[in-house]
Formats: sequence, structure tokens, C-alpha cells
Amino acid sequence: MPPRPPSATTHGAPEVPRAQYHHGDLRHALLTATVEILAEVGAEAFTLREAARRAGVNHRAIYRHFEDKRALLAAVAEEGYLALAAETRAALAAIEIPPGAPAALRIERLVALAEAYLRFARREPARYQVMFGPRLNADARFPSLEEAIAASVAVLAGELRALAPAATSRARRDAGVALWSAIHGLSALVLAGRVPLADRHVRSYVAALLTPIVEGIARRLVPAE
Amino acid sequence: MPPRPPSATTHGAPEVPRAQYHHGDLRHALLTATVEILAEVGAEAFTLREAARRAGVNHRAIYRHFEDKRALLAAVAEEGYLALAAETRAALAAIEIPPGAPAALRIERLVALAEAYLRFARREPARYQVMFGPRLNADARFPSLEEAIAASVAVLAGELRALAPAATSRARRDAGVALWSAIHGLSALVLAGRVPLADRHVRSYVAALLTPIVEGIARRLVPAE
DNA sequence: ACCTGAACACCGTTCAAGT
DNA sequence: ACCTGAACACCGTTCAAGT
Repeated sequence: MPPRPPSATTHGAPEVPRAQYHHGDLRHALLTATVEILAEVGAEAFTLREAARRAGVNHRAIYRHFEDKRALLAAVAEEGYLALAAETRAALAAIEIPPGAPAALRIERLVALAEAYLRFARREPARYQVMFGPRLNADARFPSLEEAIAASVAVLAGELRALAPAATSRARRDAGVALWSAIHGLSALVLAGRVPLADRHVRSYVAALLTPIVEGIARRLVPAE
Repeated sequence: MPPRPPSATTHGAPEVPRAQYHHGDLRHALLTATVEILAEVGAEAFTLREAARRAGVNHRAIYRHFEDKRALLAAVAEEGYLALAAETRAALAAIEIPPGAPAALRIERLVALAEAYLRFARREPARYQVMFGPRLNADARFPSLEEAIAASVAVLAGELRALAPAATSRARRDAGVALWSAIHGLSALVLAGRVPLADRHVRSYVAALLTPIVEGIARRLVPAE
């Protein structure tokens, strides 16, 4: 994308209240460029300067919007967690099994959630790597990143609450960690290439692998049934 | 560590057949330095030049032993998989439950394997990150790395074979992937700081989280019992 | 055989301006 | 307010020597 001539924004009346050298939203453009680059070359090879090049600005311009490289990647991870939360929520909403169904049926909802999770990871492997790879938030910078993580965890936690309303919160928390472990672990192994998996087999594979796990967990959580 | 004076190796009779500028085994020294640096600053911040500095050589000397940075990291990952295989194997060997025990008892062996796995990941988080983070072997360089991975997978596969000798290899492979997913996923979440876990609680936590999962998988694998 | 020195193209980040 | 230019210290890697 060639740089605009500077006269382009100044001819005629000044309709834009705040002068903008760049195209409206550099922050957004940088995030888009970053996700693009991550998808092409992976998280290790990503550079700030390349992101600036794609956005059509000097590399120094980035620091106007992000404190440093980590802050940019944290913003990408944050968007990722919000997208993951939205997609798993949508997958649950699209399911025919009602909230009041018996446990045996509700297990299907957990498998559907896992399938949506794995599909997200496969669709955006580099972003997923940024979300789970480096400890971006080790020193508790980026509280909004923490909130986005909590939002994606909440989808699973909500489903477990509906499945086992009588269980202790401790038992539900353990079940949540166990399920998240299994789902994240499977996603990571698939992304690392350790488990070959064609796109049209995702549904059946997730069902075959996770159903025993979900049943094992649910059996502890809902002993009455 | 200051550089040795060159006369130190040449005084008296030439007892060492092959002349060595450096201390015997630069390759080994570089691997040790790399693991040290990884533990200190993490995988992203690791640099070849720092590894050379710690080994006391010019950074160009590395290329005598490793083709490039990826090759050095692949060697570190390879050592890691071999160590992981050895430690999980040792954990199984130290268990009182004999190989011929019924399935219900043999499940304990799988939990012990998982505990050893998680302990390894916690003891060497940066190395574990290198083992599972970047796709070092995406283009099938480093066949010996692939062998080391296979060796660590074989420990779990062997245990599943003993647990369910009559199951189809397909069923056992699926069970292996499911278990590995759960164990790796839990390790990754713990390392990422998403699941706080004190060292003295590792055993009970692994047991609480993975026993339902292992039982769920085993129930499918050994339906008779 | 094994290691070094100088050089290249690149990186993230800081400082001091420009409009 | 927002962006740029020049500079700094550093990186992985190549080339051409040194012993």
C-alpha cells in the first residue's frame, strides 16, 4: 500500500475534527497486520518493524499505541481470548439440547464446546500460540488480558455449573481444570503436528477422544445419576 | 570463567591425541549453557551469542557444532525428550503394582506416570517450552529429535498395551492421545500460571484431576472388567 | 580440525525533533 | 496529538582468515 499524498486529507473543508496522519485507526491496522504476520511466519519470527511496514507507517509510530512489543502481542492475545469465548458460546447456543436436560445429554454440550475450541486453535494457530506460549502477563501487566482469559474460562465454568449445580465449587473447579487441560492439550498436540487430523474429522475425533474423559469427569461430578 | 592461557594444554608431552582449543567438549558445554540461559530468561530471550559467551568462546565457534540456532534448540529438545522418557520410565519402575495387576490397580501406574511428567515440566519449564513451543521439526530436519519424541511416547504406549492387551491398536492409540493431551494440557496450564500449584500438592492434584480422566478412558479400553 | 575477526542486514528501543 | 529520522546496542549469519 503506497503512502497517501499529504494533500489528500487537507483539500476542502476540514471535515475530520482530529487531524490524522494515518488511516483512521492505526491501532486497529497494527493489530490486523500483526495477526497476518503471525499467521505467515509464526510467533518467533514476528517483528514490530514488519508490522509497521504493513500498516504503512514508520516503526516508531507503534509506540504511540503500544508501550512495547509485549503490549502489542498482549493485545492480540486478548482479542484471541475474546474471540474464543464468543465462538464457544455460539457453539453452545446452536445446540438443540436444552439447559435442563439430564447429565448424559449435557455431556454432548461439553463435547461441542471442545470442538469449537479446537476449531478456533486450528484456524488461528499462530494466535493460539501467542495466547498460550510466552508468559506475556507474568508480571500482571495487562489486566484487560486477564479479564479476557476469565471470559473464555467462564464459558466452560458456566456449563459445568449447569451440569452439576449441587457439586461443591471446589469439585467444579477441579473438573474445569481437568477439562480445560484435555481440550488445550489436544489442541496443542494437533498444532504441534504430533496428532495428524484432517479438517473433516475434527468432530468425530473430538467426540472419540473427549467423550470418555468428559464422562469420567461427569461421573465424579454428578454421582447420583 | 576466564579463558585458559594457551600454554596450559601444550606443556609437557602431548597426552591428548587431538588438539583442542577449548575444554574437551564444546558441544556439551554449549548445550549446558543453553539450558542454563533458557531457565534464566526463557526461550524467547535466548541468544546464540550469550550461549557462546558462557561457554567462553567466540560466537562463531557454535557453527562448528550446530548448523544454526534451530539446530541447537532441537538438540536441547531432544535431550529433554530423552530425559522425560527416562524419568517416566523410572517412576513406573519404582511402583509396587506389578505388571499383571488388574486394570483398577494399573490405573495407579498411569497416574504415577503423569505425576513424573508434570514434575519434569515444572523442574525445567523453559526446556519444556522449547520441546513443545516452536515447531522446530516442521520440515523434518532432525530425525534424531523425532526418535527422542517417539521414545517418550513409547513409555505411555507400553503402559496402555499392558493395561489393555486385547484392545485394538486404534483404540489404544486414541487412548494414548487422550491421556497425553490431558497430561500435557495440565502441564502447560500449570507452566502458564493459569493453575497455581505448590510443589507438595503435585501428587494429590494430579491424582484428583487425572484419575477421573484415566478411569473414563480405561473403562472404554477394558470394558470387560 | 577448530576457533576468531570483521562485516552485513536486521532487530527493539531511546532521544530529539517535525507538523 | 501523532508521526518521523537518526542513533544505539544487539542479534543471527556469511566470508575470509588464523593456528
